[in-house]
Amino acid sequence: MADVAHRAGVSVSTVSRTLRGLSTVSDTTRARVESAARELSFAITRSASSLVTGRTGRVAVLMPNLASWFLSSALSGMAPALREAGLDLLVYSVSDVHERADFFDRLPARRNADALLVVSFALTPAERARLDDLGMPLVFVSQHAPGRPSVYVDDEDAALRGTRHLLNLGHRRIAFLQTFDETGFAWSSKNRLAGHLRALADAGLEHDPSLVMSVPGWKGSGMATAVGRLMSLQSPPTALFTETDDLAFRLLAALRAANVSVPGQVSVMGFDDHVMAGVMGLTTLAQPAVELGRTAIALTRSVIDDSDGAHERHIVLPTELVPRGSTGPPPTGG
Amino acid sequence: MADVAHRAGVSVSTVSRTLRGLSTVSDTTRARVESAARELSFAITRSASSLVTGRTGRVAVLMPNLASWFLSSALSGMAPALREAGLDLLVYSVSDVHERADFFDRLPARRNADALLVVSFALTPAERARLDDLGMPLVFVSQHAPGRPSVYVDDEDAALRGTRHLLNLGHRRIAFLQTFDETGFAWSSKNRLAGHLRALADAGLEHDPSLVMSVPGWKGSGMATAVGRLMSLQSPPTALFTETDDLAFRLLAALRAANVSVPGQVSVMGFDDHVMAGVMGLTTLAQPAVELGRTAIALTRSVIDDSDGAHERHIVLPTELVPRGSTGPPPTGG
DNA sequence: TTCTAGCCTGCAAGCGCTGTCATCGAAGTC
DNA sequence: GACTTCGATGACAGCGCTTGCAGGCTAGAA
Repeated sequence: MADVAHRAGVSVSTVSRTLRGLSTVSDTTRARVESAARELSFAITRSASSLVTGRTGRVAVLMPNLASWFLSSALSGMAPALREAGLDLLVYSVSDVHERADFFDRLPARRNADALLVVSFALTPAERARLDDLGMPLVFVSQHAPGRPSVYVDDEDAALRGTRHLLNLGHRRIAFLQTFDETGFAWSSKNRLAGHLRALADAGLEHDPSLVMSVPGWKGSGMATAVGRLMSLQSPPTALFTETDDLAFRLLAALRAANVSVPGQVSVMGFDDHVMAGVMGLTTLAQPAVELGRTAIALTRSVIDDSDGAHERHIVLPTELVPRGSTGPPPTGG
Repeated sequence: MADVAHRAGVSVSTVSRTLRGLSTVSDTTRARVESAARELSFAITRSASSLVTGRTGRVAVLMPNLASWFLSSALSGMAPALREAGLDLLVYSVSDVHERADFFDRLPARRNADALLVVSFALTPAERARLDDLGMPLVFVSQHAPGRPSVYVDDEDAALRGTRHLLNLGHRRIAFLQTFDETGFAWSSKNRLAGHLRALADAGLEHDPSLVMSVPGWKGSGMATAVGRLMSLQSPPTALFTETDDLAFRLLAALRAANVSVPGQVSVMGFDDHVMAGVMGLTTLAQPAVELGRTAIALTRSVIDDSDGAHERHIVLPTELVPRGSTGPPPTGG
């Protein structure tokens, strides 16, 4: 910056004021400074300004992984919104217990970002307390945190509508498949299952625990086993509702392998509206992941700027049932 | 830090030395400082240390988007490696021309990270020159940059082996589908197509341009059109090689819709080994995306530490042909 | 002309760390 | 016992910016 000042024949203060767009700089000086800065390809050292202002110009995001459809879509929504705000994006992906302990122990985000977005992260009470220690604004994304700024969808209501759709098609035996939560990171399945069960209860159907099934991760034949178990029940389901589209894709593959026709013999409904859902013709509940990311950033900005009430604002985004080919009426006589 | 020093009854210098793990601190002092730091939940202000050391403890990643399988997998590989190195991850997703111009104009990464990883980003010469201006180490990921540290797979060789596999199965009419490059961001398709063509040439087959087809993006019926065009050729292909698995998934859907059996009537081969490829039973060329990310970080670390020769090291990771159910011999008499 | 009110601009004091140098005491040497 | 050596610690000067304050300059008012 001193170089720029020298080249423009002004003081560093003036360069600083110019570059930050303060209005107390005359047009001629501004022009000189700007061209000097351009000629020298000057870029400000944020560390130095942060030190003075206490602001980092960075937003940190904490998520349980980076490779899932939902999370990468949410990030995609955040990126342009952040750029527009002139903020940089710092990503903390914390997957295993070890990393997790490390993160909450060292709190690396502290004083290293202006806000922390906690995305789809089921926090323990201790972890939550630790984050409160951070001394930086927290925004919860894809999860509801009482009294805290949050952006999310109403999973329970969405699942309720999904199951209702199946009920309306005439299904009475509806199974619910969820992922087996190995890591303790899952969070939404509870709400989705709750919505499903509520729809059944509303319809006067009794809850049959043998129709709720947990399926282990990607590897292995967990899905085939689950399908086998369901299809060999005394009274097998005519519809299968999965907690996520990912699960539904695997389910569709397993059903195809088992020569069970969809939606002829069973209907399948997912949750997410993953890009592949269209390709696979999967009926699903669309949750606006990109929009969620974008909105989260908007909320974060107002939290940082300390706008009125932003600190406890809750934004609930809508979900949509997207009917495709994987659902239909149950087989007659079924 | 002053607080910690006061509480531990030592000077800030000693706190600094302790927290950085320098060995010139006695065990008793170290213990006192560490517990004081813990009690106060102290976390260092990186801005301040950066200002002194000139190191930010951050690595920036430039990528064309965040939501593709490959890029999010690569990020997944980077995250743990970075954490281990105590580095933070700064993500710049630059998708449209406007963002792109902005990024290269303002060079926000400059002095804001210790290195920049350029991932799958087809740079214009001007952009490349601009990055050279950065004054920070560059590492190219999933692309080869002459004379620069790069980590990538040999797309051409992989595609060559893919096509060779189809040839070995007996196919002679093999089509190649690539995405239509709307944005100018694509880069690998050229190499993959080159490998495909080379395999054909090696087998003494003449190149038939009508078998190379560009398919527009996700929206619309581009894929159905492409399939229609190929299948109505005088002599239609018996095998279809797609530039990416994503494309292959859409292709499989289109073929199913068109009642073309796979691999009975046509074989389909993808490229990537996307998570869904297993589910879909797609034969594909696996590229180790996660490993690519991890390796890129390892290389970045040695570039930052200025290890011998790191600045021009090239690491080529292997690809694997993964045979699954979507490929088989051509229909007899075909 | 002299005075006052603005407008710009420069000066200088930090922001919270790191790293050099000086200091101090204890242990080792002869 | 006097001297050296060395390990452990503290003092202090910045790193590159921002920002309150002071000062110089111009212009309109008296």
